[in-house]
Amino acid sequence: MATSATREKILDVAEELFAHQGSRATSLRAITSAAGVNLAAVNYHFGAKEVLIEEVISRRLVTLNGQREQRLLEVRASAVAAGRRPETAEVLMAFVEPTLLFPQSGTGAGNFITLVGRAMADPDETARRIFVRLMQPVLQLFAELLAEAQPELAPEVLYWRLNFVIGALSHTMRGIDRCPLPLEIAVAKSAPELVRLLTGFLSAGMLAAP
Amino acid sequence: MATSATREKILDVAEELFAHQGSRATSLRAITSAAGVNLAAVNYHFGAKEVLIEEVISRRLVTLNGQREQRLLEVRASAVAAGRRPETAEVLMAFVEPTLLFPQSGTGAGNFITLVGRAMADPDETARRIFVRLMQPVLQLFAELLAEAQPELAPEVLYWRLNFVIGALSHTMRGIDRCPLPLEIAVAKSAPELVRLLTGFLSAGMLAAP
DNA sequence: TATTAAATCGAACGTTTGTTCGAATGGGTC
DNA sequence: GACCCATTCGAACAAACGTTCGATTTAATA
Repeated sequence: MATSATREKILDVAEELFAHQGSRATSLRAITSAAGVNLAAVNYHFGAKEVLIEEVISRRLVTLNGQREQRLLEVRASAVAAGRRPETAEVLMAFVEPTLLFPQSGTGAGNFITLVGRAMADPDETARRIFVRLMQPVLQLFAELLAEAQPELAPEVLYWRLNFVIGALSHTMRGIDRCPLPLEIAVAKSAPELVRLLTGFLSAGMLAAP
Repeated sequence: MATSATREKILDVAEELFAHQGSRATSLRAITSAAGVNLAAVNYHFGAKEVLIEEVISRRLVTLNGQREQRLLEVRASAVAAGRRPETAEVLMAFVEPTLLFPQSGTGAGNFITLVGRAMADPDETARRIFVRLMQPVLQLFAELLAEAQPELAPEVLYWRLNFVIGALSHTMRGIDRCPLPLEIAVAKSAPELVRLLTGFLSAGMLAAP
């Protein structure tokens, strides 16, 4: 019962529409008509629109955060095994790479990354509350590892640099399917190339003299 | 006629509510009741909600972009006068400093910075279309000066690094009144200190080996 | 085939939304 | 004091929203 064809179709269509118009601007009628199901199906399968939003986010975010956590713990483990500190570059890579490569993990996964990139800046409490709650643990681990990589960095400097990292990453996530800035020099890049560009940029920023 | 007390009050209240809930989630009734004016006053003074949104954004953004453009042109002029290339750090400073110090320019200016930081990530076409149109010229100049500072950088690398800069800056703008990430190490910083932290981070990122 | 529970459907509910309109109000000018 | 134009006001409009409900269909079980 947890998985029905109608239920899955609603989730897929909602994910796509939420990604491109936001959850608030997307009506249940737009979702159900695009999915070819009855309007009442949403409330039958989910109970309320807010629950649907939560399920769209958590459905894939749990997987993504699992990948990020595993990569981060691997970085920590190999550093401990070698009796050294984790390197800033590999910590960043462990968080960024699963994120930007996630769109290749399946149909609709690209929409999800756009959606998450926007949830971080969403003024709507509904979406952001759900999102923050799911992100908190892995974000905490990410912050800890960055601190272990640069123990000499003052906590407040680390905090703000972490914000700059999250800002650059989320902006990249939002524009992963279309160029985020409308400039003449706009050029699309492959996902692996983007990973290299972004982690290089962020590593240099994190390692800058404070 | 261009400035009436009612008109200004509507703009101020709308700016505050838009900043904290988004323009789409803010109803005209919420604005007019908070402003203590009649509901019909909005359509009398602005014609439509979309025009009000546009006016809220453009009212201060024209000023802010003027400051940014002046600073950028000064950087270029002094570089030309000295027969050298502009430095990446001073180009970044010319764009970032007016932005993050703008909240001190008057009552409500802080709300505006939050608002603009969100407009950049807004899925709603209305707000983003207005915003992009107003930002395009100064963004173009910003990109040109960064290219002049690092002529050896490949255009596509420059483009994406510019996106990372905009992402980090807009995320900082969104969280300027409250800590953006809910972490234990969260610490507030004064605006000038934030400017120094951000430009230091971004300079290192821009100057990283490609 | 008869029974039963899950699933789908059409239709309506009450709110809230942006917008419109004619009447009422307000000073400033002849 | 009479007139006038800008402004304000109360009231209503149609449309769109999330949600609810009873009837109907579907599919599996006995």
